[in-house]
Amino acid sequence: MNKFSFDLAATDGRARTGTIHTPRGEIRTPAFMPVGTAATVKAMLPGSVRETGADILLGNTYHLMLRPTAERIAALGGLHKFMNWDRPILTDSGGFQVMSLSDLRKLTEEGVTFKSHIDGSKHTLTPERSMEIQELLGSDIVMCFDECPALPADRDRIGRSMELSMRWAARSRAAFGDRPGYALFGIQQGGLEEDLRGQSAEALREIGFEGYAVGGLAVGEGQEAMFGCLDYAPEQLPADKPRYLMGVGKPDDIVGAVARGIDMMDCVLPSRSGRTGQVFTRHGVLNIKNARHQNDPRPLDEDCTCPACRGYSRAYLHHVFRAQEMISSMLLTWHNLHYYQQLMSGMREAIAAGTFEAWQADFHAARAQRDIDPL
RNA sequence: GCCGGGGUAGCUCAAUUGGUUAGAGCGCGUGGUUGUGGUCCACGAGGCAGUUGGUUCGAAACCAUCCCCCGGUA
Repeated sequence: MNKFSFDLAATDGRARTGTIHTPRGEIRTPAFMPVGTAATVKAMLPGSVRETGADILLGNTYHLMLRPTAERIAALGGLHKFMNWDRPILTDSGGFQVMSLSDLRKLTEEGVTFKSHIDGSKHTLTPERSMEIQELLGSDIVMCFDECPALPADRDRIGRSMELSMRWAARSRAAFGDRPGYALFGIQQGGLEEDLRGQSAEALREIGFEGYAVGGLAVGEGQEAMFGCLDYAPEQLPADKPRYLMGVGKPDDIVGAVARGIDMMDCVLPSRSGRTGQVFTRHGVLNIKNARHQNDPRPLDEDCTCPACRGYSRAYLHHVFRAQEMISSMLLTWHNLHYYQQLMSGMREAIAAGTFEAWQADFHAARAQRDIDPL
């Protein structure tokens, strides 16, 4: 099969499970996509990321554009070969950096000019240039160039921003064209305003994309407000195409999003937290920095089968974290990614079996049962 | 032994030259981190000022004393 397609296998309530087919392999949904911004999932070998169960990784247009540059990656055979990952890659367009690096850029109708955080040099990203870079990288799923505004923001600002993103979506589509086997995803904006989200969805459907993202969430609004938005936003998007919630989230955010009809998610949390000592387990968050772990011989999670839990005590993981040894980032990142992928496969099975509601009850019950306290 | 410099938070050091409740960075303790600027941010604990005595309304600061550290020198 040499094309990009999405097969919906089952639904349970609003939750869905299925498969995205790409020439580079299948993506089982709901999918969690680890973030590999700079052509690496930090502290992990690609084979290890695959072992946790990941079907697809993220890369980033802005960061790779600055270093080592898209042209260099293309000359070296593309991003897959460059980073030794032969499965699908989704690249963010740089739209998120319009927000996260907001004091280093200037925004106009044409696009965004960034002042490099590395050497101060100027780089302009337009919808057209973002498409060009993502094609040079060889990205399987290309994201439209958008503006992701921080929340809270007033309705006027959100509306103007959304309209700009929709004009950029049309330009992105025109620049990308139609490339069999590759996908371009549109990104819905509109903040927490239902009607603006609806207008945005309408604009995207008119343009037509291989998948649709809910953008502009998890940017400061809180879980309750985000869920409120997800109660309508996914259903404003086409049901027969993948729905991608960008940048989310914590485990309970992910479960809530899947319950509301989301098929794909990405988040830096499991990998970044792996480097900052925050550990995700069935029973909630455990902070390996805490002094109370220094004599604890137990693994992070008795039932986890990841290398960190099979071979090492909390006391050891505490020690190597405090000593800033590299193995700390490696083991904790591995554990977190493994936990996230277990979460996803659990949800996929439950949705397929029609038992997702009971699965969610178990999920929340395990978190309420906090047996992560010291011995 | 003599000459010089120095002893302030666990560590490295400040303090407009005698004036309210002695500060910072790191470390320590605890949160936070959602399309990754290998981070960053927030809050907290921690001091009988080497010793003893003196001068003064008032001393980390001035004087004396002893103890310790560093450099030089015999």
